[in-house]
Amino acid sequence: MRQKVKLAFISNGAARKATYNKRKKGIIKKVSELSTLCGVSACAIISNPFNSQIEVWPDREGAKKVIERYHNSSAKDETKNLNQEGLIMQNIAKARDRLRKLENKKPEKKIDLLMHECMQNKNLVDNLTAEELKDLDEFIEKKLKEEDDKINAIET
Amino acid sequence: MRQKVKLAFISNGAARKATYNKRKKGIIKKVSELSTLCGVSACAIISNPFNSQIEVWPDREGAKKVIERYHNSSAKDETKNLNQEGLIMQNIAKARDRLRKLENKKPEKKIDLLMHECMQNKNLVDNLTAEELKDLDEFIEKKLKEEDDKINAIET
DNA sequence: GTAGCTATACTTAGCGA
DNA sequence: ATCGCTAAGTATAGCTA
Repeated sequence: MRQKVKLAFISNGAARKATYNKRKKGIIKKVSELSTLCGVSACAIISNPFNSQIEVWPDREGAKKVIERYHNSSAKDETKNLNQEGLIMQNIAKARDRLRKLENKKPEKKIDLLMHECMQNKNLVDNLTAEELKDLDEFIEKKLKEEDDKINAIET
Repeated sequence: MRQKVKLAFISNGAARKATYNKRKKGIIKKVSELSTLCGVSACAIISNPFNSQIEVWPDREGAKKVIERYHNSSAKDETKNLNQEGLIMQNIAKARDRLRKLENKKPEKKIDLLMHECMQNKNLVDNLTAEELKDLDEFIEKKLKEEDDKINAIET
C-alpha cells in the first residue's frame, strides 16, 4: 500500500468501516478456499461491538463442492462407507438449508442455528466408531484420488 | 506463486496438509488483524468431518486488545461490565473443572466435551442481549482455545 | 513430515469520481 | 457513502535440505 499498515485500531470511523468491509470479504474468501482445497468445513464469526452486529459466515460454497463431489462418486457405488458419508452430507445440507431460511432474522438466531448445525454434524461423526471413521477416511481419500487422476488424464 | 492456484480439492495428502497448515496460519493472522484494526471480536472454526477433529482459532491477541479497549472506554459504566466479566469467569472456571475431570479419559470424550460446551454457549446466547454478545463471543473463544490447548498438550 | 526460501499471485490502503 | 483503480505490501506454491 501507499503506506505500511500500522497494526492498530483505526480511529477514523469511515476508514475503519471501509477497511472492515474489505478485509471481511478477504477473510471469507480465504476460509472458503481452505474448505475447498483441503476438504474441511469451516466458518468465521465476527462480532462488531460498535453497531451490535454479528456476522456469521458458514462456508457455503466450499462445503458445497465437497458435497457434490461426494454425491457424484457415491452414485456408482453403495458401500457402507458411502452410506455413512451420505448421511453426514445430507444432514449438513439440511442444516445449511435451515440456515438459509433464517437469513433475514435476528443475528442472535443465526448464532443459535450455527451452534445447532455444528452439533448436528458433530453428533453424526461421533456416532461412528473409530474404525469406521478410519475406513471412511481412507475410502474417501481413495475416491477423491481416482477422480483427480481421471481429471488429470483428460486435461493432459 | 510459481503456478496459478487451481481452486480444487488437493488429492495428495501431504500437499494438502502442508497447504492446510500454511493457509490456516494465514487465516488466523488475517482474523487477528481485523480484530485489531477494526475493534471487532472474531474467531474461525474449522471442522474436519473425516477425522473428527475440530480446530478452533480464537483470536487471542486481537480479542485481548478489544477487551482492554472496551473496558477502558466504558470505565464510567463499570457495573454492568464487571457483572458480565464475573459471569464469563465463572463459566471459564466451570469449563476448566469439567476438563480436569476428563484428563485421563479417551480423546473421543474430549470431543464430546467440546460439543457440550458449544451447547452451553448456545443456551447462554439465548439469555443475552445483542450488546452482551460481544463478550460472549470472546468467552466462547477462550473456552474452546483452552480445550484445544489441553487436547494438544495431551496428544504431544 | 517439516522448516525455510523465493518468485509470483493475491490482498488492500489510499485516492479520485 | 460506495466503487474502481493501482501501488505497495502480504501470503503462499513449489522447492530445497
